[in-house]
Amino acid sequence: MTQIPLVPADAVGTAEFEPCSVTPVIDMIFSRWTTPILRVLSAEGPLRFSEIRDWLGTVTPKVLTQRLRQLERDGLITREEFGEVPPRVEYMITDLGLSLRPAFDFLGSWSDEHMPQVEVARLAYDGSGRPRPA
Amino acid sequence: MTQIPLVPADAVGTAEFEPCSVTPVIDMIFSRWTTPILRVLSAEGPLRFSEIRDWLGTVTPKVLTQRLRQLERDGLITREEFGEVPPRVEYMITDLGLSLRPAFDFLGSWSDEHMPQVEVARLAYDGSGRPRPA
DNA sequence: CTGTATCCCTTTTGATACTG
DNA sequence: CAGTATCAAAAGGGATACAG
Repeated sequence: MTQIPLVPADAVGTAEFEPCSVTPVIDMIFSRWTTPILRVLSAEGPLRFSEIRDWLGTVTPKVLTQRLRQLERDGLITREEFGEVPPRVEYMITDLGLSLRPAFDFLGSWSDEHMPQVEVARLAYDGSGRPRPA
Repeated sequence: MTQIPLVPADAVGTAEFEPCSVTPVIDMIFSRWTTPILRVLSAEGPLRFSEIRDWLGTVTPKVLTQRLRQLERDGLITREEFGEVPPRVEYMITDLGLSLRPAFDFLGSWSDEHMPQVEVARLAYDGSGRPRPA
């Protein structure tokens, strides 16, 4: 196995390593529904509330509103309200939101390439007598 | 979290989108503590239970055990038990686990580069009169 | 159409004490 | 040292109804 150090060898174990540095961004973009929202807005362009809901399928309006608000507050999407009747609101990805796409693309590729291996590992583990994770 | 389709229910088979394949891998590697565990094992090499706990700081033994079991079952880390007294157990990243490092590295870089912009967006939003996300 | 407001349940996480 | 067991707390979501 190839061991790739994150920090210079002389700094290993000297408290230079901060294992939680990615946690804030993980909390921001990997809560439920956020990734699909960002991906569909990246791929489809501006969408209305009901269009996003239809793309996601089973999300409830309360949760969808929560997620859209958070993404808007974080500057990852914009919300534009048109003064029409019936009301029309369009959500659009920002440049900041678009800058996350390499992460989603990598994870998508990784999934295609490696999830079968994960499935094999799970089957092997489950047949090994090791305790099931809670 | 379950798999979230990225295809409207009435457009299955006709859309150019595939199912949201990133959701399972997100569930796997972005639950609490898992990313720091993978990162510290990538950076520091094999570590004992108590060493990982010390790196993470505030994790409780119950939760740490859960996470280590899940990562082991998914094939991202290995667990080696030495028949010694007092007991010694070492956890080590696998090649499969190591293959996720580009994702963590990207998110770390993205955090360094863009989180200040997120902070600015949050302040602007909070001063704009828009409703606070729940 | 675009959300809000409630209620409630499940899952997740933590605190603490204990064992081989 | 390396975990388990038990209890409690909290957060995250979902179902449903309703409002502007």
